[in-house]
Amino acid sequence: MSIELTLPDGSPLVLDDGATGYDAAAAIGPRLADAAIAVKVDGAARDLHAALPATGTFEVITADGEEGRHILRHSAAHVLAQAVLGLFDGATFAIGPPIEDGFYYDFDIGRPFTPEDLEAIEARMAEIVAADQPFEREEFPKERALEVFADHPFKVEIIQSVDEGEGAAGDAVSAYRNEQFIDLCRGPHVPSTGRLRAFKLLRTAGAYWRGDDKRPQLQRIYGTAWETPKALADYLDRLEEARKRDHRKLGVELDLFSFPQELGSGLAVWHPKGAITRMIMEDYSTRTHLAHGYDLVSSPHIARSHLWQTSGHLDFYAEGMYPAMELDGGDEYLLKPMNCPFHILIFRSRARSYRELPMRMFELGTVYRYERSGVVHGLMRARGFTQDDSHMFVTEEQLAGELQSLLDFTLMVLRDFGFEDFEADLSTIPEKYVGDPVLWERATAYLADALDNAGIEYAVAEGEGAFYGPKIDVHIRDAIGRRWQISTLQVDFGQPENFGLEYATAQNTRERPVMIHRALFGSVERFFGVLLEHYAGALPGWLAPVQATVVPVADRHLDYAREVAAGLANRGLRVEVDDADETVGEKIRRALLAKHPAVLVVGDTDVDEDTVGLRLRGEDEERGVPLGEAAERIADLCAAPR
RNA sequence: GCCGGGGUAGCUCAGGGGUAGAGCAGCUCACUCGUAAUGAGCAGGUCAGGGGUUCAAAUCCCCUCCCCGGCUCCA
Repeated sequence: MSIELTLPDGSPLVLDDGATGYDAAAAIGPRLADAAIAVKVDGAARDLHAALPATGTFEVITADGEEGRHILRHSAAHVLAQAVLGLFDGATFAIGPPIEDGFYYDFDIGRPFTPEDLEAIEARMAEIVAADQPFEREEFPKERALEVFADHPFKVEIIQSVDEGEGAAGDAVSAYRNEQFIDLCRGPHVPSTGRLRAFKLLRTAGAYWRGDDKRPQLQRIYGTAWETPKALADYLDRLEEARKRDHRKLGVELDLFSFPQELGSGLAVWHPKGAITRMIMEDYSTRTHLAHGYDLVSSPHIARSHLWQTSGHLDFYAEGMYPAMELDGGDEYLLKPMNCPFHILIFRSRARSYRELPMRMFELGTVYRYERSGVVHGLMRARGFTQDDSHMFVTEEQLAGELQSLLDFTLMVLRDFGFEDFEADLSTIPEKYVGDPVLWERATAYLADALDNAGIEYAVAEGEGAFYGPKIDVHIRDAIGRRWQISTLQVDFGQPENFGLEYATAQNTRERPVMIHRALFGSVERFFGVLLEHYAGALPGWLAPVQATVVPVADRHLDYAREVAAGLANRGLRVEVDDADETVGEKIRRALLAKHPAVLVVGDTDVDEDTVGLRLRGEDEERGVPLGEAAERIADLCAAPR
């Protein structure tokens, strides 16, 4: 008997019976065997030193790919648990999966971990890695597993719930052992702890068992692990880069906005430099919507509870709303968490005809949501924010075409702000839903078509739709590879029902329109924050609060500097003259730190010859540039996309 | 909301029972300068807020607010 495997390139590989994945890798090449940490047969990952089946497609997993890192991190999580159980008497452990860029493990040691604990744990982990302990797979029946893990109630709970793929075949569960330490695990793992060449513990946090806030809170340790020390260092650099780009930090440094404690959590004030950019974004948004067939509407910030009752918000969203204010002898008013009910009332303000559809209403509507105190995060998650909110009312026949044009419009706008890399989630019908399932299915197919036509990669999130309709969430990737959920496109079969909306058809019958919600920036504040982080504060010229700084070399050049600035301002550019009592070097430094796209230096020769010294963002300085040419080039640099 | 860590000058941070500190920023003066920090001087504080312990609290204790990292949440 022999083993016959098929390699990824289709070629066969024949091995003696009993050969392991490692043998197979070695047969392909010694370098590959060294790099291998696990193998894949017929798509299923297996331990490197497990015996191979008789046939199958064969692939080697190395540590420098996503799957390899996944295994590496999972193994690192085991070593973390081994260290913690060894160091803390009575410690019990729960789950420890790999996650994006790292891993975590949840423990209960009867108290929180301290930073000193973390150092000790990391040191113990290093010892375990240095000892190069093998990971040994064991399989036993559930009953035996319950005995082995009798002291660890969370493990017992996991064993009792194992049946879908967590363990090995049938009634058996698998576990991995290194020395005294044993952990329940599906595997695979790296062959031995010595393969964990680069790891680091990052932080601790409280985490509920099984993510349920009614259940015990465990202490979680987060760590990261990489295939080489270099890859680890690169990752730590990326974290540092993200810290430098933090919009909350840039907001202070560039004097854009602040969150005064007196206002309360999650509420920002916009300083002049931030407000001007925000105004440009909002102005762009309004212009662009108007140019694409939307009608501008406007609505108040509060409404009677009756409205929120009809819309269903008081039933489904009450905990996200600020408490009611009692006015006018008993009438309750609530701050709006969403704009849709108002737009619906505009639709319903008179009889509508099919001739008016699709109706597209657009509003920069400021909403207030009572976010739980622990989730507020700068501009990204605030309690008051402005949505670029649209609601479309369409016939069923118009739905497909409307969804396509909405998605295309969305992508056009995101591209105007410099984003090119999109991914989407398509959320489908959940268990509890309203409306006609046939219509659901049709709408979901339209959304998928729209994504296909736009060439956007998407993942289907089965059952993740809201109860009132399927939706698309559009994500962007920023300059350092982070994914942000930005736009949503949401079909709504519920609200037209709640409000009894209808329109007159060509046959003079009455039909119910379908409603579509769409926020494009999502929230102006949040999108601003994402832009700031994406551009690390150096906003594109058209969005920059100050587009050019004019620096006079000496006081006698101040008049000329002001002339130059006035000329630029006449072209619609935002210009400052730095007349501070400082050296040229310092004034340039200040302009560069403030991320101004253009710096103009003017001295004696410039006054004589109507020129400037020009330094555009990312370029070297240039002397003696004629004033007109400089203005032209700055205007180009700062031109709005439309 | 929950777990943990924090809040000292505009910013970054030191000080941890005995009169509040530094650097940067700010202001004043001098310098008049050609591409990333000119020099000197001055001013700046209810140590987040409130209560308590103490002869004495920025420092120790309690409550509240706000921030940070997670969890949960984000119909």
